[in-house]
Amino acid sequence: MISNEEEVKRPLNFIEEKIEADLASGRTQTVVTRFPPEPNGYLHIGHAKSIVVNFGLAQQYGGKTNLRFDDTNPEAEDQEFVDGIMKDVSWLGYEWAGEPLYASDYFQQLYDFTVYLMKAGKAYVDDSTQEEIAAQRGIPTEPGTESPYRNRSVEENLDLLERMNKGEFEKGSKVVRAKLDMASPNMHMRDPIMYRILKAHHHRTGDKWGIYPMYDWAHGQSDAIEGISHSLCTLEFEVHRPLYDWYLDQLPPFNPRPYQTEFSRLNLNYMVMSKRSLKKLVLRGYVNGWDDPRMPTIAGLRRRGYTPASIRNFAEAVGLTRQKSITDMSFLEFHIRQDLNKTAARVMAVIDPLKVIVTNWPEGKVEWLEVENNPEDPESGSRKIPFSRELFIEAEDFMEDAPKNFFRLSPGGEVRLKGAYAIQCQDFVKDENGKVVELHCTYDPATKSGQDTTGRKIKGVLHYVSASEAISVEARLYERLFNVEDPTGDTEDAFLDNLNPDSLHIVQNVMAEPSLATAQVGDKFQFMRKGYFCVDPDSTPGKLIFNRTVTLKDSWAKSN
RNA sequence: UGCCCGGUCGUCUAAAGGUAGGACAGCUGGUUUUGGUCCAGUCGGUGAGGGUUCGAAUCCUUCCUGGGCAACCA
Repeated sequence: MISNEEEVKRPLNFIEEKIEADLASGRTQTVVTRFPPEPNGYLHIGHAKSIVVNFGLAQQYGGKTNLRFDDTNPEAEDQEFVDGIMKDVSWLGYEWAGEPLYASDYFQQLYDFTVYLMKAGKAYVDDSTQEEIAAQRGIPTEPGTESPYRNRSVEENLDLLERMNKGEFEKGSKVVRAKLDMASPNMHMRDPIMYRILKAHHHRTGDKWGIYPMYDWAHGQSDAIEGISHSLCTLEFEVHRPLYDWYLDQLPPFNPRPYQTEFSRLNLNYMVMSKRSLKKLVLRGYVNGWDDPRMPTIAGLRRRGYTPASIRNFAEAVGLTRQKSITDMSFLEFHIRQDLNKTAARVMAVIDPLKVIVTNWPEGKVEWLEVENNPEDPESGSRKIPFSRELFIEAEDFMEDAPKNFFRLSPGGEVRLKGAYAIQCQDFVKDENGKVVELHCTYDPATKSGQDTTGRKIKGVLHYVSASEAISVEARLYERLFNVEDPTGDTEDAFLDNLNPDSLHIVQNVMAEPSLATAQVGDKFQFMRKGYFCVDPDSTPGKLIFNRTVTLKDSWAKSN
């Protein structure tokens, strides 16, 4: 069903193979997947992979995908996150089937199933304390022991269940457990907890429920109720699979019967990805919120200037396997450059301005030169930029004592100003600290861009702005948030020691060409020779703020 | 040291007993009015041993090694 003829043939990944086998065998008629976030935080690039996998696979096989909030823990969850998650999924370009769904929609069915299991003698109410239950569970290398409450009568269990739900008992005083096998080598099978008493207010069901289901009890049954054909999750749920199957085995059959398949989660080097860690960065103020452009959250990437297509392409290119992996940040950067190279308009902005006086250019004269907007996109047209006697170039583009392979400006040297004329440096002025503060150059009228009659080959091409027309903007330059490949350490907070103290540089008085004055929040540009930038929402009518999404590849900088 | 899963270029990922290939990163060079893009080339890998086979990344076996599991979190 990969119907696009132009699509290059790609070998199937292991989940596609399963799906095709299931379709062929009749195990399932249509592919129904789900994306099941817990609304207790913001989505990150790792979730983006899961979104692309779930929505992408369903799309590919003509099926559908549910968005289901796994809202079984009211103590951690909040409507704010529900809204944020829906925004992010939509922004990535996916449409879920029908309305958003919630595990809490199934609380009644789950409760009825529990009654069913209790009547079958497969679930019981346990009065043990949290500590006692932990002790009963034993350790992985040794079997556990059975709870003294394990063999309560069906009647007593049903009565207690009802009263737990009514709120008659204190939080933590009782739980509902499945009656499985305390000697199982799989810890998750040692009479897992199905329900706990929680007095918290639920963001959707309010105070209706006194007990809340645990993940294992809620998840598989929610899948089954929704008719999910393929329940895809990450590797850490692998040991839960026997329990997922066991619950389904105890209940009347579902058709289709969902089954769980695990794949490896996405990790990036120089980044942390756990929700806990990200939350800590936000709460303790190491970054400026969930949408800080240094964050790997969808919201952060969006604000940074990443496009939905670049994230989708990245997620697809990373692939789908069961091997633990840490993907190179440069792979993500490759995909945003690839997208923006084709779509972002080129403009000129000087981040660290150095004044240039064109001594043989008439005082007060301004010439408007036509330059193309994007050489990669013939449809993008052109615009006019001003040239005058006083210009700014990038300070790093001038060197007093330049090595032979420095193609830029140096005393006596000549460069082309992009889209304008060639200039030659005649003289330069230093301040009292020895810093070069002004260049005196002459231009050659015969070298006008597009009409150069000199036949001279000029290697260096610089970006520039005309001083009188330039607008002053702010640029926020981002470096990696962490300065080691794997920031996670041995302790919970160890990653904080690996924070890069220079991950954000705010630069004022960046001199930008006047066409930028009308830029809107979210607009994306290539600042020629400097990188891709987008307009930050912090911008005000009087002051534009640009986030650097990613630098251009720079083989000169690299070799120095 | 119980159970489960995994080990292919630096990274990610193909090869379903038959030439170990691609992408990213790196390095060379060419084109270029962005030291960008584009193009060409190049470097570089099956964790180890044994076995089966005409032939093994793939099957068997021993070992080595990485990860997950002992929340009333998901």
